[in-house]
Amino acid sequence: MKKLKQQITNAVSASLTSLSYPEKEFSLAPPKNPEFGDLSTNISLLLTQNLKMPPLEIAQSIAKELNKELPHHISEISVTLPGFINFKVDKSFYQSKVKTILDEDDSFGKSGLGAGKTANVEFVSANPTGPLTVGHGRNAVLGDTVSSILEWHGFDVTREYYFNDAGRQMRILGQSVEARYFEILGKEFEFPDDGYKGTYIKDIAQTILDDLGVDLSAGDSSFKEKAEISIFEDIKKSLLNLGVHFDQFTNEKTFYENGEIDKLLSELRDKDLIYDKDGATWFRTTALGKDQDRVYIKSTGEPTYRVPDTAYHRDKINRGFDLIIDIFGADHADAYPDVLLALESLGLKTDQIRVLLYQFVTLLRGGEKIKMSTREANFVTMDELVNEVGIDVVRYFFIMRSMNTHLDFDLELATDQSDKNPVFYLQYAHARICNIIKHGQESGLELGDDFDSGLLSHPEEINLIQHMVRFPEIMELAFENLEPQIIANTLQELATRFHKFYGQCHVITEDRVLSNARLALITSVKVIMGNGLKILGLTAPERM
RNA sequence: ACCCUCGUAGUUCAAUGGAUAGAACAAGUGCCUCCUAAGCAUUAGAUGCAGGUUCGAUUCCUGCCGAGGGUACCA
Repeated sequence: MKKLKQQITNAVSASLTSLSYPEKEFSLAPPKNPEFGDLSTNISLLLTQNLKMPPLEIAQSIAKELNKELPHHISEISVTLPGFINFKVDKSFYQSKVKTILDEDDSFGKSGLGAGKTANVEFVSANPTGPLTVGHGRNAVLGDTVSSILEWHGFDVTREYYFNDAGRQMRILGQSVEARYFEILGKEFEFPDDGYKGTYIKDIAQTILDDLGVDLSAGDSSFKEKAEISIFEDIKKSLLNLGVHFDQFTNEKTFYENGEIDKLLSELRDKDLIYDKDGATWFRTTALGKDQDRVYIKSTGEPTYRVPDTAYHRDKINRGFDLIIDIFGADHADAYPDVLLALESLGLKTDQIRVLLYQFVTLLRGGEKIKMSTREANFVTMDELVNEVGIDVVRYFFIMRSMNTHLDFDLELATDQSDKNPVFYLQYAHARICNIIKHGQESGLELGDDFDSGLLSHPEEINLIQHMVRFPEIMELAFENLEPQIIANTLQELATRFHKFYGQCHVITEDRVLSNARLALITSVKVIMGNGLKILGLTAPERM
């Protein structure tokens, strides 16, 4: 399809030249209404200003020129109001594509854009202060799917989880566990004001009691350490439950221990980008075009998150990745530009870094907003959700929405409607195909190498193939935009066209030659649907 | 107050600056002697408000209204 479009583009350009019209970038895309043809260009609408002519007239002159020698696979050129030039692609072009898809199989639509390249995707990166919640779910599913998209295009991807077990949050976590420990023992305890109130804290305290006995004293480091280990195990388990695995966990502590943070600070100081004021150390962001300076080291001596974050990103750059992706929640929108600024001021190139911001999920229960807070223990865990509605429903729910939409997640609706989740629509198409193939086998029909694709001329058959040939371009688009949702949309459309085909055309019939051709067709649909579902981390069931 | 993101059908969401704004759920109506009715067909229903750019705006720009996030020596 890409080649065909290139040919048409060239042909249009050539006719512009012979008509002495100016060169201009123009679009060539399938029109919304298929009656107009398979591809349309807006070139004449764009030229109307330069030429001071009505667009329709321009279109007609170009079409006349193109008609002198029709581009390959083009059977008809028409002009419609207000001045689109439409191309009708020959059926045989589409018919021949079934074989292409079957031949390329798992590779159909792979661009190779990332061949020989490496990518790092950092996501989730939640500190181990509590269970993985629905809030983290969007991050996890997005990051995992973006990683899969990169892998599809040939990248060698490292899925990475960055965490910090040394900061304030973790200190309070330890204090919370300690308080519960003494509470269980009936001793005096003081629960921190901003402590973690979840019941999992009590569970951890109980475990510590069981394992280490009753003699721990206040301030024992076991409280925090045990809590961290236990919670991290839970998080990892929840991630696996969601179908997400990580290749690497990186601890913020590393950059204190290996001296990278000191190095970073002294380099910035040498460039006069750091100064001391009010007992704190400041990063001179105003010198780099921002409207206020930022604290780098608090008066307590503790660096703010920006410092290790910058060291961490320098580390990722030094590891030589061709592409570095961060999946952040909207609350980071203001923070990451400072990290990039610091890196750039150190002379590092940051073009390969792409930050994907996703908007928060608003949790609702029966229309009522739930304010999520790990500390206040107002959260719904991913495990609860996955156990209730299943991994495919959860993943698809997050994938089918654009990451910059503020989405509402009503728990009641989610569970009530989980059996109506559109993910089943895709999976059902896949299962239906598998069933037809099985049915064919039972009646002695097996897809061979030679089938007559010329028999695939029913409108629904052509309609189906017309959509399939766009798959490679759509996968490229998903890569450029790093939006999994694009894939969800295209599979949705593929399933629709398949179901319509199914309603109109019987595959296994008395007519063996036709059956064979249709078997080839649906197998090619299965290839694309299967690949698409796999990229999205969804199962492709053989029966439902 | 300022910055970022968003505002589309009753609800949850789609729509490379293009032609008649698409789905799903909810509401109404049809279709299983036929490869799975988790499907198909069909009715009704929407671009927050006001301007601007453009041949053409849901999309780009300005203002207003509304939601979420940020403007922390929290991450």
